[in-house]
Amino acid sequence: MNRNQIYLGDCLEVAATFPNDSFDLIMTSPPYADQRKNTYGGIDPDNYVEWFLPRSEQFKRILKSDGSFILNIKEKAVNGERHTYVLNLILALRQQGWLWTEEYIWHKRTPMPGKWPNRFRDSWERCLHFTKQRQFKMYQDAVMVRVGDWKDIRMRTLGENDIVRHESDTNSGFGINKSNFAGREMVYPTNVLHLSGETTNQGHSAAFPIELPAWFIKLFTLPGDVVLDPFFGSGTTGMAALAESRDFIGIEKLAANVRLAEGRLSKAQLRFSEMVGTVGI
Amino acid sequence: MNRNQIYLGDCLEVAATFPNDSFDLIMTSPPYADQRKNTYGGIDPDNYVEWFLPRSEQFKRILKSDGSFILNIKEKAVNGERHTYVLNLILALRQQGWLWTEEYIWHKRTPMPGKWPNRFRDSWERCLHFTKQRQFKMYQDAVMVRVGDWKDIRMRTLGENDIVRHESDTNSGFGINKSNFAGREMVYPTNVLHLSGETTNQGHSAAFPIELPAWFIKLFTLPGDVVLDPFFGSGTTGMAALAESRDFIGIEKLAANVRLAEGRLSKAQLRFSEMVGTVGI
DNA sequence: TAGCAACTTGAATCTACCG
DNA sequence: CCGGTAGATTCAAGTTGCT
Repeated sequence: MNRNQIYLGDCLEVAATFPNDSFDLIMTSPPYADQRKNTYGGIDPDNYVEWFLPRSEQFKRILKSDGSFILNIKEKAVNGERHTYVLNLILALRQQGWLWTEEYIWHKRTPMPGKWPNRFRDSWERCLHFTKQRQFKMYQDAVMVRVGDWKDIRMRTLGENDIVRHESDTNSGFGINKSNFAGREMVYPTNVLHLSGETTNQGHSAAFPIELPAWFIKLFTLPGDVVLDPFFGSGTTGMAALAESRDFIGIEKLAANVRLAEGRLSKAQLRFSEMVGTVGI
Repeated sequence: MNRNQIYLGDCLEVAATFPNDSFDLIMTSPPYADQRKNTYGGIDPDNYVEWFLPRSEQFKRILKSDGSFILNIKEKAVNGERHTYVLNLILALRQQGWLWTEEYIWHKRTPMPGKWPNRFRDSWERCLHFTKQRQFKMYQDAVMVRVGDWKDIRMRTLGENDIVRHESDTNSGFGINKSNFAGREMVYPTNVLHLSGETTNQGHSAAFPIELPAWFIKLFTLPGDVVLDPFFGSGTTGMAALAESRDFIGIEKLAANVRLAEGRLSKAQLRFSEMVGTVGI
């Protein structure tokens, strides 16, 4: 098992080759249930839990006992109703021995368009936080945000039902110089994350914006720790890990995605090497 | 059964006296599960579903077939874990014949203070939307919001304790002509509501801001329709109904709350009568 | 070069229609 | 009648290109 490497294959089989207690954080966005079988990894909603459980069994084995497992997921609407497979998955994971420690909300600022007679556009997803034990590593100071400084507060496209506070330069820049914020008041965030969805950047699209894994990586790991994403996709979790000076390991089923991710990550590693100077990563 | 009246008693028994298909909307925030029995209606989390189901059976009977049932609820953390009684309640309500049509998120901007080693402050609650059939009344135009009108942004809502992270601080104006306030546009909201969590009333627990029931009342009823809140508390749902020219019916177990609500509502009715002029409500 | 305007595209979901 | 696909709807960012 090598750090900063992507393994090609189904995470059910690849993860089985990893030793126990290897990872500080497992952060992933599995393929969402989809009735259309032709898409990437489309799993029928009715079989989703059954498909997921053997994989999460491996995750539990290879996660350190004080590590965290973050699962970004959202149920689809089927026949006019929200499907219950995510609820059933939470219950099943507890049966498997996981603790359902918290449910964070990712509020997406750019949901998919559309209009229907029975619902509005869906602009939030669950980030379920599971742990193996009640006490686990959590570095709350690493994600504190600045308050005040009204000059920097930017608000756009706000309506009375969708009032959102925008705080500039809280954390967007990687390698930000925190000493610039000396004297500013820092407070802890809540369990609602307000991130814009990442749009297509030069052709490839990511399931979530890099800020999402970056936030949990900062919250639950220290520099040098190892983050696993067993559904690596285009490698956004790996990008975030490198940006935060953590190591990553990715597992991805589709060779095309592995090549895509390797391309993104090698460029990123080069960039960070240059930033640090002569010291490689 | 009289409109704009509060019934004293447990909704299990009071609702049983109401005729079928009487309400256009049932909007309520039931007593949350609580291990401490001394507070208002404290129900043990492990018995919550069993306690709720006979009541929701009545709700289903007295709700019109094209009506909606909005349940504002959030699970507590017990022994370091989120309790699963809300998940189990959703599953049980579906078993009872309800359709779980949508889950709205109420993002509270002023969550309860506090700090714990394993979680952040909880700043969101579920607003579960249940219906009796796939097709139901929904007046989306009634809750449209303006965009691009910076003048209407209410800065007073910004509080020091409310931190919303916003990553994309590119301030490019995506096609909006900021100098042209005349051409403001109305768009539909999403399924995330941003409302202040402050309660203007005192001396009781478990209250939501009036904007929360008002939003769902506008969305799912027309003026003159009837809204039921079977856990009336201090009567915020009734206040919202009156403000939106709907009728309400409240059921409340505690006599003190009934008196409190009657006081608030009679004053409100007077005020609205004056606003409308000589026409009473 | 800054600023605007036009264009493009999403982890969507419903209804209608076909075989 | 069931299952699958096509079409319509919708808006915030990023991208491109022009002045």
